[in-house]
Amino acid sequence: MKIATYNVNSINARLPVVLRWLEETKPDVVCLQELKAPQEKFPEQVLRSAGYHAIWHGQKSYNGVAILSRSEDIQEMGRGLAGDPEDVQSRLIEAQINGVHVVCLYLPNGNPAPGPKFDYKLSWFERFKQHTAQLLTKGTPVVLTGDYNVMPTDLDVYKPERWVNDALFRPESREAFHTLLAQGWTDAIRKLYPTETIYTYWDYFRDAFSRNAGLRIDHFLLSPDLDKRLLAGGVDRNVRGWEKSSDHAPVWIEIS
DNA sequence: ATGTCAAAATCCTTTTGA
Repeated sequence: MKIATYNVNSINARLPVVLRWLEETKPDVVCLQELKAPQEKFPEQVLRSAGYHAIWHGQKSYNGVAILSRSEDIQEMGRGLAGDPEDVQSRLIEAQINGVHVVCLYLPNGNPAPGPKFDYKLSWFERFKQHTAQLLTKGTPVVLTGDYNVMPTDLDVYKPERWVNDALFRPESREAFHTLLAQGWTDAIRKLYPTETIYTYWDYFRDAFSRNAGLRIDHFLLSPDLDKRLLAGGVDRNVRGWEKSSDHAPVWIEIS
């Protein structure tokens, strides 16, 4: 089973790129973030023609998440993050697919920090951890994947010293990520490539991609039983070089 | 401060978010 995550930065602006990537790499399950489309503007029919069943949680202008599945055995397990009735942002959707519980998330960016947006990021993280702790108690295989907007360590940033005051790399953000891992999750890509420089995002600015000035912020976290089934993983970095690309590249894992 | 995208209102140019 091949599971991928891709922050598309607008599903409709990215549709040709997404369709080509699906055709070339044929993932079984895809988690998408930053749809930037209201619920009714999601291209359900086009993706269905490409072979994917979809569930999605849209929002006007910003955010928005979706899960695609080649198998029709996809059952939605919820949308939105509990713990704050005021929070109406579409940043989480989850499904059970062929026995695997798939959580698709788009964690808040949090800039500028400090400030209310950074506070929202940290409180979202805390609410998310409450949810993931619950999921671990159920004993089913779980994958938490998406855009975490956090670089976990220095190895995940092209120039760590330049990012220490950024919401994606501040100590509070890294601490939140590491306490999440400490619940019992495995960072699948880092486990497969313990010492390699792996990036999943390159800024549109200043030729970041050609300079390889990247960040690793899109992650797969696996529950212990799913960790044992991890076979392979990687980043489709060539997609970042395509015309009209997102600023993120797709990331994928394969489990038995 | 800069630079590049995308969406939407301010509506063919500017503002906001990333």
